[in-house]
Amino acid sequence: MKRAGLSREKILDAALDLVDRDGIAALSMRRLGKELGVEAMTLYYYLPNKDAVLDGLVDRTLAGVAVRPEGPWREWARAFALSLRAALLAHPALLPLVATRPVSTPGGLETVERVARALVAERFSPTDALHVITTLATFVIGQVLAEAGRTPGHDGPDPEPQLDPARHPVVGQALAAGLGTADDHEDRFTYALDALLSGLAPR
Amino acid sequence: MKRAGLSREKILDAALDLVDRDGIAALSMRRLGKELGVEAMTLYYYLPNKDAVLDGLVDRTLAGVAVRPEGPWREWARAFALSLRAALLAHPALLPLVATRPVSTPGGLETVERVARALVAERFSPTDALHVITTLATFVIGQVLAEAGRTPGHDGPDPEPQLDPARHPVVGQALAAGLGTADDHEDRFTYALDALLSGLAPR
DNA sequence: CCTCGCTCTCTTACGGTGTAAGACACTATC
DNA sequence: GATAGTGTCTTACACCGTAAGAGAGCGAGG
Repeated sequence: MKRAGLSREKILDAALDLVDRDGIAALSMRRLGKELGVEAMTLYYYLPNKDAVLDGLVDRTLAGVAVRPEGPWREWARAFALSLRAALLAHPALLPLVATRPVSTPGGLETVERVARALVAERFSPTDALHVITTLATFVIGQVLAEAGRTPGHDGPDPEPQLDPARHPVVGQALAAGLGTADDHEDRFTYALDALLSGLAPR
Repeated sequence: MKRAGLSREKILDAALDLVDRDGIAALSMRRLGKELGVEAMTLYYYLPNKDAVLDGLVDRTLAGVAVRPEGPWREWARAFALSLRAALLAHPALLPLVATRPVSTPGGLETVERVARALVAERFSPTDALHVITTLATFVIGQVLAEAGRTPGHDGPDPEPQLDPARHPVVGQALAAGLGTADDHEDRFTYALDALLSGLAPR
């Protein structure tokens, strides 16, 4: 019974590997333990429960988002949104988690706080700042969810399995035209992002 | 062994009740069966598997969204977004499902197709129309997710459990100021929605 | 009336899940 | 070498989704 030299960080590393490789559904405590050469219950010495693993993964993702509030706020907010998008696209299997769990972990809160501070410096009220962040973040998450769900390398089955072109001609036509390359996605993303940003302002 | 007089619809009714009452996590086939006075396996006569139950719930939600494409497109698109928001708020427990599952069920597709057709009539290309719909839908879902997660009547624990006001002053200040009434939420929603809509146009 | 066949429901079973409780082994310190 | 953590494993429980098949109930045809 040699010691495995585990740590919270190593466990999260392995969890992220596992999720990237086989998807979220494959992440179970037993499977994660096996990945680390350890029984499932051992993990509970480092983490209180499975939710803590998931929170840890989300937190890492959010903590890695760049926040550089210099210059006109719309410009760095745009960069922030792009950075968030990149962070999410790096581990698309985590998207359902990020989309669903409210931000309450240290890394996520830290990122939020930094953006909020900078927005308040731009004459947003704290409440409005939070709302702008929520709007931006959910916008980005939604876009990436849609993009990652319809991009090559997707887990599930074809995007629209039971699509009858007679009944849904426009949708069928759009899908038949293809959904575009990664560049197309980024292009559409920035287009909609700018649309949104240009309409937001301190009130 | 009396017959229970079940049907797909009745099962989905009960599932929706259950989810509204006890949250998504409480929805299991056994529990749903018990709710209907029936063993779990009986449900498999009407639905192929649990995913079909979830899809059915999402489909109902999406099918009930009003699409009335008359007048200037930004106006009816705005109404569509508001209708979607209302449909989502009616069953907030379904949000994680709606946010996560790609639209592939008949009711959802029907709604998408109707909006897409109307947008194409406004000189959007089919691809762009789909993108506008995606953008609108994910925007609404994201907003409602944020709103429902921070509104009284929420399942989980307090929104920001481990918030240290010294470390996160702005976030703390905003939360201390309160998140507002339902009207405040709708106000912020329409504000951001208009910001987004005013920036979108056929290209 | 019976009986056939279809529709519906239940029973049993399998392999998976998260995790509580506690026993045990290893290791660093005295 | 004995002791006291620290780390790991074993066992167990209650749950999950669902495959396979047995069996009940019921309407139709004889």
